Amino acid sequence: MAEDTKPDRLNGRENEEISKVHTSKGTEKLPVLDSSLKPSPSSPHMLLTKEQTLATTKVEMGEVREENEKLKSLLTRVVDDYQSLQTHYFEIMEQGKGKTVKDLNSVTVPPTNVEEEHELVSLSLGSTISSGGLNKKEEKSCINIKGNEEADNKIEKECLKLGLDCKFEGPSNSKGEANVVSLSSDNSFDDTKDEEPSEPCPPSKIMKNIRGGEDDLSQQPQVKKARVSVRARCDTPTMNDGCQWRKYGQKIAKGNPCPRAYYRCTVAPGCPVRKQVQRCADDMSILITTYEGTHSHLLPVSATAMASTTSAAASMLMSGSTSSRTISTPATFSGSSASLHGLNFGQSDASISRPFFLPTASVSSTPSFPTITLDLTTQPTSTTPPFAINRLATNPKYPSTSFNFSSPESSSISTSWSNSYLGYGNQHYNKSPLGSFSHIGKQTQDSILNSYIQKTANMNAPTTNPSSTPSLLTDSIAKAITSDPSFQSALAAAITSYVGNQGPNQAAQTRVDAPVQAHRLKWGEQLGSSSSSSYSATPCASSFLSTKSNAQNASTQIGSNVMFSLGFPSSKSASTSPTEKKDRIS
DNA sequence: CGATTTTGACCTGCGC
DNA sequence: GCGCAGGTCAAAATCG
Repeated sequence: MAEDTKPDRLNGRENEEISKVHTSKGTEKLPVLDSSLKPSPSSPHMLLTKEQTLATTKVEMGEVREENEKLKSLLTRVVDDYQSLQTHYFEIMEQGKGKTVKDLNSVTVPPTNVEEEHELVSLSLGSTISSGGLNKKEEKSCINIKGNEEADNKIEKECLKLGLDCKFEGPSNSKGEANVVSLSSDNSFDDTKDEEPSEPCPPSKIMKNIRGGEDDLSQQPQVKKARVSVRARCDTPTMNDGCQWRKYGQKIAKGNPCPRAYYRCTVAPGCPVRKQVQRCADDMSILITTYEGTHSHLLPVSATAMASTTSAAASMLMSGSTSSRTISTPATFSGSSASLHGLNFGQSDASISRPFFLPTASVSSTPSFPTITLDLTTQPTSTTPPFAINRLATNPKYPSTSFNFSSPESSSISTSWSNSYLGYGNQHYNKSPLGSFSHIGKQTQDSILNSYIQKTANMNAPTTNPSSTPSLLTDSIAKAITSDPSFQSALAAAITSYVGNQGPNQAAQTRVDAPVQAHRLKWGEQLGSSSSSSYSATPCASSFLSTKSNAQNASTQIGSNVMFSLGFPSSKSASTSPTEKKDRIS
């Protein structure tokens, strides 16, 4: 019901966006032209009026053309700026290793460019850019991330990643105007089945649309279809991610004796977010939760952490393209005190903001949707060496990306997603596909990212020994991340988004107010502690990543407890008082 | 009594 | 076109 209305809403938004691209003149006058050209046989003066209107029409058309030309040139400029900026960005990333954060910040984001980007480029989870039309081969080239500068450059040129969702029509594109830049604020309403039934490959479709001049929010489907799958050990039927869900179906999926449950977000009536929960056939203790869609409402504070995490992952998936790669990054999630060793799944109460750790890794994929998998299980990494970037044999159309954060040693993950889950859900998400990303201060994001890069620059190569020190783990993660720009941006976005989301109101509710969090964003903090005592201010992910410059010892990665603390406040916080939290944080 | 879960039927997409 | 599998619907059952 509510879902039925989505397409309409999307179309409406689409029209809005298109009208933005065109000048108001053009869009406003076109309808007039249409009406004037309508034959009206009944009128004896038809010929005369028709001539008149045609004359005026010509004039108007000329104006429209002019406008379009202007827009084209403007777009071209913007695209150039963007590309140069991105090139610069990657250069800095490469060179930045060893430089100071300050330097990075100063160089990275020229304010003016940022402004321009802000205006003309939309941020969204679904990001694919075709500058002139990429074919599938080209797409593949985007996917193949070689982890070197060359690859990065290639990526920036061809894919324009970094989570910026832009649809560009290359300047050379002959078809007019509309196809220029899609300022889609797409969101994640799921629905786009109707809109693009035949196009399995989002990027292709986008390109197709661009070329054809049909700016039809092809992004929608991407965002919509993007999924984030979380694998984690959990004894309870579902993991508590801070949202309210209602089960609407259950099905036995082929190849798995365990039924798959379908849940719908009930926090808000029309929320399109859904999740699938299924136990792993191989290991019944592993719960696979797949999230799809973006919340169309404010999320409970307790649900923002997971949201940020998953949105970041999704962002990476989409922006990074469809690259199917495996990033094995050992880490663990530290749980709170008494909470089980594992995730707080199933607890109805999002209690505390626990830092979460990233455990080992495994690869998973989904058949028909671009899926990113966050593997929080304890599977052995033997099959997927840390940082191995592989092209997985996944669905050709929607390669899935797996982030393996599992630690072989950790028998269970101590994470509490309870504080949040698909955090797409803050209101701004409604308007922006990127959800958290959209509202993130770019500078903040960049600075965090830069800091991270900076910090990680010193890290040594990861090692294979699983039992090790936090720093090693961090190194591994850092390396993995540094090798993937899109992930960097996604992660940074997730971190910053959280900070950004902490409006005055929310901040008050959270254990750590935004400003404090921001200040606490210290690199290299809180690593190495797997215990419940390790809490950090929100943006700790960055610290987690950056940590440890002690990487000097890098010899192992797995098993160390690295804090990836999002530090989200819980709405109910049954077990931890705000002060406690603050104390912990501090 | 309202909310949630269960469960069989139905719809849709995809491969053969 | 047919069958399969995934996903959704909605009435009935259950729960709090």
